[in-house]
Amino acid sequence: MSRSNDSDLQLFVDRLTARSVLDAEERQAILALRTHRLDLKARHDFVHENEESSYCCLIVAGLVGRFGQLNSGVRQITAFHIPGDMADLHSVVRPIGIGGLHALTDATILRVPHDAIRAMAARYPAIAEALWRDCMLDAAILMQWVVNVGRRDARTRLAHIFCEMAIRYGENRDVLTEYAFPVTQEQLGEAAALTGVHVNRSLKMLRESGLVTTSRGIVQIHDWQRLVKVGEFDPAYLIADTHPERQRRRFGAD
Amino acid sequence: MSRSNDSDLQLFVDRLTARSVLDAEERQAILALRTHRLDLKARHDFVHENEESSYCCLIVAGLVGRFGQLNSGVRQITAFHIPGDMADLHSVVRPIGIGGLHALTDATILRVPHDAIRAMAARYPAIAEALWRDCMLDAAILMQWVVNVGRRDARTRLAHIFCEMAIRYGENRDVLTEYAFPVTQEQLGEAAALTGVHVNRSLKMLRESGLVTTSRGIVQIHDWQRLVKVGEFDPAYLIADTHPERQRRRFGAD
DNA sequence: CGTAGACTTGACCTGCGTCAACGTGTGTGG
DNA sequence: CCACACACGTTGACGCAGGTCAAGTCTACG
Repeated sequence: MSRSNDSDLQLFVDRLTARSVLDAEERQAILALRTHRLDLKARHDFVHENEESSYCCLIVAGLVGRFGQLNSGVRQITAFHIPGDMADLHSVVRPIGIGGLHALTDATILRVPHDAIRAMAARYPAIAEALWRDCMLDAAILMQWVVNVGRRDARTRLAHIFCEMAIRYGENRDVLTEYAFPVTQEQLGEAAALTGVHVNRSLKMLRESGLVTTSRGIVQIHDWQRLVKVGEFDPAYLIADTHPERQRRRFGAD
Repeated sequence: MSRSNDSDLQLFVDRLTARSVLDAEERQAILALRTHRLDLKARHDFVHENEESSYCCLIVAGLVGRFGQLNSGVRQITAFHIPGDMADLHSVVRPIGIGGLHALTDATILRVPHDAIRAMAARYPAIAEALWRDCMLDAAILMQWVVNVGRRDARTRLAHIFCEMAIRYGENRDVLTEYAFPVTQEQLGEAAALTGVHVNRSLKMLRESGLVTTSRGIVQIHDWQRLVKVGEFDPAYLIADTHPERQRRRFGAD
């Protein structure tokens, strides 16, 4: 088990503290976790559905998809995970997987053992709370995904995904109107529940109406306001709390 | 604020202890929570999307749907909640709603204040863990919902929903081959992302192939094995843990 | 410069949506 | 106890968004 690069776990601390209040000791406890750094080739599954694991995967670099699968082998991507995401944090309390994880690009992950996280969560209730909250942000995204896939047409679905990623790549603070999103149209289809062909046609419509262009894995948003409108996008579900100063640390706060 | 009927909170204790190990003191702490009992008429929203709340809702009786909504007002039901479910437990750590809650039938709920739950979770790490785990079971169902709505055809989707509810109404132990599921075909459509008309046609197919009949809110499964096959149903995602005795209580267990 | 994977486009097909009519069961008031 | 209403279920005719198949074209890379 290799020593982790400090800056790798710092990614996770940054993610948590953006959503929860942690004091110096708690942050230190996270940075002290044992980890194992791993480089993955694109197009490899590294967590399998319904397989028990004993560690979580922090995405350090690259793009990862969580997916479910039909008997036929057809896949549905249920979440995109970007650097800073602990892609299967849920497995700490429920070790059999919620779907598999697939490296959409070359990726680097940090494996963090469940037992170390559990020990930490038992000792620091504020960390347990922060982890739980992080999982709930993930669940909120998942709920939007159901609505997106279930009820919106192809153009709207894709616009919604581009909006979501613009906020998430902007660390939930800024809107990134240009970002690297290295998925193929086929993979976008697996996320949006469309075929690659239809993704292509829908992207063309978005391009021709001057909203977004996608080329060589770069998304360029030309008209954020209209894209938000077309995608019926409301960023509320991505926000941890409407009153951060008051509520980010809740256990025992009142 | 009325005194709760003891047996109401016992529902929640039973739910948690089916998935997590809690000792007598912890169970007692849950039973001692302040609550407020409330009767709801069918077809009323009682939690609104993106509205902050200060309590969670335990379903005591009736059937409740969690839903997201498009600008057009079209709804997508993202979860069914049955008695014993804490429908918006997530709001403890993230008080702005993940979607609204709608009473599909007359229902009775128990409101439990967030601050009481938070105080309890801070004091008893094992309870925090149990609550977090419960939320993750919910998230697992949600992920399946994405796959269901995104990738399966109408007949398969409905079969999958009937399988899921058969297990959940059977308390995740037995398969109930006959159960009350008082939704209209229109509402089933809101869950399965289909129109009422197409639900009707698909139910007809399921009926004519001798798998399920639905009538006046009663689901009768005539051939569980074949229904599982048609619905591509794998109950793994409903199970808290493959090794309950070893893993249900994890914080500090090792 | 060749090859393999991704993107693009056209022609055609189909599952589900839409619209509209009609059947059926249940509760309510006269 | 009837009648009437109203919500739900059922069925048919038809349209369309998106799927399927197939034939290129573009681009990165060895």
